[in-house]
Amino acid sequence: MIAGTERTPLTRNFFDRPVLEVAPDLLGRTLVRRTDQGILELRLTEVEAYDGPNDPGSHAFRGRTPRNDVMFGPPGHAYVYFTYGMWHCLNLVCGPEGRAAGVLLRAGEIRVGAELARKRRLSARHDKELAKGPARLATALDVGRSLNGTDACAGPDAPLSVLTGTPVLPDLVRSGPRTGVGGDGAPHPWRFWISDDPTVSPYRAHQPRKRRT
DNA sequence: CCTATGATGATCT
DNA sequence: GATCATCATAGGT
Repeated sequence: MIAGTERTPLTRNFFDRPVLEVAPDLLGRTLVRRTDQGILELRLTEVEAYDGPNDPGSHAFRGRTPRNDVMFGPPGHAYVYFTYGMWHCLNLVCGPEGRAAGVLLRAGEIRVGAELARKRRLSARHDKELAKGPARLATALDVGRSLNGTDACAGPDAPLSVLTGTPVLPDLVRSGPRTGVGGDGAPHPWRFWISDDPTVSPYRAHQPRKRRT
């Protein structure tokens, strides 16, 4: 790596690769979130890959809709969706454009701005839980639908970016089935995390919901 | 530590 | 009407 580039945002060509290459390459890197309140930085420890219309687990599996439109656009943009009536989740679109692949950012360690994150995550009993799970990560970083479509490669002042930093050593990357994904998408070992990291979320298998009256 | 369950609403069929 | 890339809480071990 060229000296002095560690805090340079990743550029679009980083994301314009197959999602299964990009996802593990994000582990250990720093996600930067700039808000009116201040700056937060998070070291990514857990991600999941979703491979567009080829992937039964992907929101894009049944084609382009208003919700998943951003996934079909250029790589390096944020895809933020609202789920379970309460939560947001943050993804980064991967290439090539039109494939609708993306990486769900599932967990990380807050390294800068923990005081801001604690205010948004009042139920967290330890700092390790501030961003332990995709909706917790989005809440801690104040990521909502207003950031859907944001370009995360827009430069050092963008509301979202990922620094080049140094990815975690490949020996420390683990992979396994994706959390909460069932059906034909379940077997893919497309969840990636850093071995033994205390901020990684617990695995939960897909549970078919019971009928409600 | 663990498992079970309710909350809450956008999205798609 | 069913599903959902989830979380907080309650209560058992």
